[in-house]
Amino acid sequence: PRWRRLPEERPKQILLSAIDVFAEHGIAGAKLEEIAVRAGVSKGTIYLYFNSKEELFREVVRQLLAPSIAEFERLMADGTSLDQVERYLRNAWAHLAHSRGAAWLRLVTLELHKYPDLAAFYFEEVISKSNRALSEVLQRGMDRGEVRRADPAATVSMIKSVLLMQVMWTQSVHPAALSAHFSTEQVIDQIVEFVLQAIRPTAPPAGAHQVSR
Amino acid sequence: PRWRRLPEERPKQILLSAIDVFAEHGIAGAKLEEIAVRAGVSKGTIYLYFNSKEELFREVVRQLLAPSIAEFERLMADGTSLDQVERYLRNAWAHLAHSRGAAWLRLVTLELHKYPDLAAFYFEEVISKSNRALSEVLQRGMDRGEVRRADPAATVSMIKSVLLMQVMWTQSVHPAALSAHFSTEQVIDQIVEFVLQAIRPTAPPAGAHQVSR
Amino acid sequence: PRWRRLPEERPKQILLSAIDVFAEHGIAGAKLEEIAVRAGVSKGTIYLYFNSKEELFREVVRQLLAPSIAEFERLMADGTSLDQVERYLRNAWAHLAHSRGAAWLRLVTLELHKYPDLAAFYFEEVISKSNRALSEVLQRGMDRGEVRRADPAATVSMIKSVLLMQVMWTQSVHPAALSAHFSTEQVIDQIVEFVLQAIRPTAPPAGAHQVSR
Amino acid sequence: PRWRRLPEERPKQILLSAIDVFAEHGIAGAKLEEIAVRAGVSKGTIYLYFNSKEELFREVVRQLLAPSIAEFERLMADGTSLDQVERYLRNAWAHLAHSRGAAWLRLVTLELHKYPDLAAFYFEEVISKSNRALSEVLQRGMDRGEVRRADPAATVSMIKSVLLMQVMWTQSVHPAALSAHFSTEQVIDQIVEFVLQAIRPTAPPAGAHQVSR
DNA sequence: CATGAATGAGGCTTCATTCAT
DNA sequence: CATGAATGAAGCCTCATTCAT
Repeated sequence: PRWRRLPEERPKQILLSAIDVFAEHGIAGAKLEEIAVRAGVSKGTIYLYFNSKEELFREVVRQLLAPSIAEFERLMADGTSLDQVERYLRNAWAHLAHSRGAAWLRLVTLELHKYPDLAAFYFEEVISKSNRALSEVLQRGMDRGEVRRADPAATVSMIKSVLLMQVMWTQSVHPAALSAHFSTEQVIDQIVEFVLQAIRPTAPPAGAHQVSR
Repeated sequence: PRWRRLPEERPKQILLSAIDVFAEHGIAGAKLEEIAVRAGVSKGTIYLYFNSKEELFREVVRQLLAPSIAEFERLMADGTSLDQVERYLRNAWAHLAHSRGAAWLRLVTLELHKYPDLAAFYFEEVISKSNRALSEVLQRGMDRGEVRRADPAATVSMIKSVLLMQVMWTQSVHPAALSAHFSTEQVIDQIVEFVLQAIRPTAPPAGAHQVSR
Repeated sequence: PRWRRLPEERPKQILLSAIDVFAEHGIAGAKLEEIAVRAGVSKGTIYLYFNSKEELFREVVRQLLAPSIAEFERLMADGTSLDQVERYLRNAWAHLAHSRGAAWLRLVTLELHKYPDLAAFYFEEVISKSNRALSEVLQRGMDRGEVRRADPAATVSMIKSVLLMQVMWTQSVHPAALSAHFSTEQVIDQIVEFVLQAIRPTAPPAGAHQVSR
Repeated sequence: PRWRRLPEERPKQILLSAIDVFAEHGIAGAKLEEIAVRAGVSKGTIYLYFNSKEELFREVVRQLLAPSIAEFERLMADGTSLDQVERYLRNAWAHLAHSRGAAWLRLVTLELHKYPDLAAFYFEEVISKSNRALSEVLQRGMDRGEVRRADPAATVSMIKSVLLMQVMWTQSVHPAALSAHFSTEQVIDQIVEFVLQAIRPTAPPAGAHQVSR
């Protein structure tokens, strides 16, 4: 049979293979032929659903990346702030460790700036929402003395640096490379340890916490 | 011979404009025409020194990136380990803050994996050397009780994550984005603070070495 | 079989919208999609009745253009030859002024020569019949002294030149163009006047036949 | 030798082959490959001088058609108005009979309307100038009694209809077609005779002229 | 050495045609 | 019968590469 009718599925198949190919080769380097083959369709079929390569990229961002991220931002429920941060990190890691985490990171980090309107959309709709949520957690932690005082926005930026760079390195960089021989589980443990240490108060705050030692 | 007349000026000009254009558009998206114009030569001239676009990219990595990095890795002379790490961070930041820091980071992150031999060369010659040096500093710091005990390789990876991601965000991402409104000086101060906190021993180093968890 | 279900409505609708689209964009520029939409059917339906785009064009010529022209060629009944010519002009004008006159003129003028067999068919079946009829009228007029002596075939060609070019200009050329500000009625009056003057004997027909120059 | 340096010649070669191919196939049907081959260059070369197929068509109109026509509009020097008109007709015919006369007529008649700005340019710069000149000749002829009274603009339109349609038929239509078996010289004689008869005064103007009989 | 006109392979895109539903 | 999703050949266009000057 030449094709089966999956009218609702087709565009999604294409988007999914597109994100991979875009991530692997960049926008200019991606070939529609390859996207088509991976999606199990022919070149022409892509144009039934997307007007152009650029349009396809835009929809990848709009339909795949944005929702994907919104997903792991509602999770820092309760417990101390440190618990919440840890939960955020582990959750995000799990989410990104699944397929395509490094893929979209590469896309966003490396190609998005060529499309200012998309970049604006992405940063407003996705990044700043996420940052705000995490900032508030940190701010509350500082107010309660659970988190070392520092600019919350800056701290969020540092935390995300560690998390995202590790995702990229762990998933996609030349295997013989950097943090070499750690398993995925080890890496997230190391991230959590590093980040929590970084935001923990320096001296035991007067009374309560830090007694554990 | 891969290129002729190395000691002269022309090839260097071409390499310098090449790194910019490669960084801005990726390898596939970079146009030799643009590289030529920025270098102030004609398209044909590039082929007097480099056999092909890929060859040009290889030489960018070999001649520009590698030496550039070697440069800021010999610097953590003396003082406590924390001092050395801080000096490393500030030095690297200054170095990368100069023109092409984010540029080569993008290149390395996005495109290098397509050239396994180059990637191997790069990671062995450049990255692992640097990592080894920093690891030793941390190891010594742990031995002296100045640095919290943890896997040194993993810690190096974390430290570099923060540093490099901040370089990319600060220099090249959509301005209205992430760590928004901080000056370059503020950002490196925040990085230093974050990293030093993360690697500092939990207990004030005043007393004995910390008992491993 | 070239087409099925001729007597039904569908194929006729398709042909009618086809002539418009062909006329507007030429054969190469015409899109089956547009023809289908204008005919209120789907692309696939066209192939139930016509084997290909070229076949469709052939049927347009065969079924629409040819009969259309045959129609206004039986009309120069009686009266003087000049009367007959005038009636021919006015009748043809009225016929062509209707929707698709300029359309088929464009088609015939622009594209027909690419299909020699069609062109031959068209010229033999349609044009030369019409020409012969008009020639005979002129010939009779000359014999009766109502029409200036000249080669009838050539004269027919001149007459049709005026008529057809005016149809095209009036109906389809850029409005701000040539014979600018005349109404359809004015234009046919001008055509009639011009043509009748051109074929009228030089001397008033009152006296004897004009001596050939 | 792969190519010779005729930097000033190249664009003109391309334009000349373009007008032929455009005229033969229409804009949509014209293939750049064919234009290139006829111009003796490769596909890519066209893009050194023209940004796109449409741009190429625009330059054909701007650089070839417009000047070409301006050329045969300065010629109706002196003599009676009828002489002037005859000279205009013969001159235009000679000009158009040379290469590409029917070609540009097809283009103008059939494709120009798709580019309103071009059409406006063409009609203002080329057509209306020409029409005005001819109108003045006719007007003067009417004032002197050499030309039958009628709207000059309308008359110009009629005259051009005959001329241009005959050019198209003579040069390009299926040979076995219309005015069949006349030579080029015969056709222009027939045109002149037809047109002059059409614009000659009906009755001998009071005194002078028309004595010849 | 340097140039840049010329080339043509290769990618994006369109659209006539097919065919499972 | 009718549909319209799918196909892929073919055309436009780009740009790395070549080479006469």
